[in-house]
Amino acid sequence: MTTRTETQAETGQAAGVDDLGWGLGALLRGYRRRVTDAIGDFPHGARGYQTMCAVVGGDHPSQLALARDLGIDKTVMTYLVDDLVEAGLVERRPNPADRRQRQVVATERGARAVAELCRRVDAAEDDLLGRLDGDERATLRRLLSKATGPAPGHTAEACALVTGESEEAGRPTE
Amino acid sequence: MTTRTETQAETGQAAGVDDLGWGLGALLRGYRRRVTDAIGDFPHGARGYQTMCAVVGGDHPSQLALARDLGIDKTVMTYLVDDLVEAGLVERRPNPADRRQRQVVATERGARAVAELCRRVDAAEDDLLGRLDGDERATLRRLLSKATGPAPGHTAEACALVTGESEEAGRPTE
DNA sequence: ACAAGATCGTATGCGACACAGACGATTGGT
DNA sequence: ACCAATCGTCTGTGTCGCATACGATCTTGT
Repeated sequence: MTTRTETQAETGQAAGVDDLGWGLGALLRGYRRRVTDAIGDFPHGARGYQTMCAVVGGDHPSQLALARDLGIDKTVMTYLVDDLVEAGLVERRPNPADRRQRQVVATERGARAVAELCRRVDAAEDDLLGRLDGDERATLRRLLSKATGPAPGHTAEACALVTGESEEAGRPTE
Repeated sequence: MTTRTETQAETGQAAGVDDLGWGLGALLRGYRRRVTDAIGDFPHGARGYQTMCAVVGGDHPSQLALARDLGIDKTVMTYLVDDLVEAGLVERRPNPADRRQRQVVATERGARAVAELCRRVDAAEDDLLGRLDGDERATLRRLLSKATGPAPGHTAEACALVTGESEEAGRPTE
């Protein structure tokens, strides 16, 4: 109920546009704005948070796999990871299986930061979907997941995984 | 059935991220790519098409209203409209009610172009939602519309409006 | 074993875009 | 008639996607 009117103000009322593209864009704009406000001065804003989520939640063998998963350019991923390393949130370690690849793993501090931000982002998502009831929110998430393809992994799951056993996130390989 | 595997290839399979933001981003990326491919060398790509849809479908009294509706910066809207004018697709006319505002109206040629592109974009959307059946697609559109707020106006409606009476789109005020 | 091609990470340049700030033109309130 | 606010435009800055290039490394063919 906090910022429910912002979506309407932001989108205006005359939306005689292509509804799928417009709806996706409008909802994503609202999402990014809320998440940006929620996480404060995290290294690269919403992108940095999403990257950290992917690092913690999924096992990506290389920076390139990470970039492709998030739809980020690989040249951007380079300095994005640079800044995350500088902030002490992740570490770059050469993949022993293929020394061309650099595996990105979260540090203890990074895992804790994600777990903390996860809660705020969940609240931001609830605010974003304020016009939908519980069933509708679940349906929307399910349809998005189905439309984009098989998406094994969840923020909620990654969150619980991190909060439950944070020391495992620090040493994934050995 | 044409490019159904692209979504999966683009998104990878390990999607252990924040599912709402990731799903919205992934779907919007697929949408933009397909629409960009579908419309060819339209002045500003998908943005130009969406702007034209808003010009034809909704009545926006000023460039600023147009920009806010689409989530575009007003300084970008300036040269975006410049290029649409140069391409002969729209006209800028001072709003008689408030001469600070410039009303953007579609030309005959612009209205026809939108009607033509509308069909291709519809096909692109169907391709994007290839994993969902008819009911699910309708539900997704409905939930998006409800979540973003009151969205009076549709591409389909604007399309029909344009194709049905294209000469009215050329002279909306008088 | 060696050469040729492919892949990954990084660096560089270019174009598009969001954002902030400023300015002239115009409007509305006092 | 003065003054604050709004709209459109211009300029500058920072971020990002995209293409290109290069070294390091892996893979494949011979």
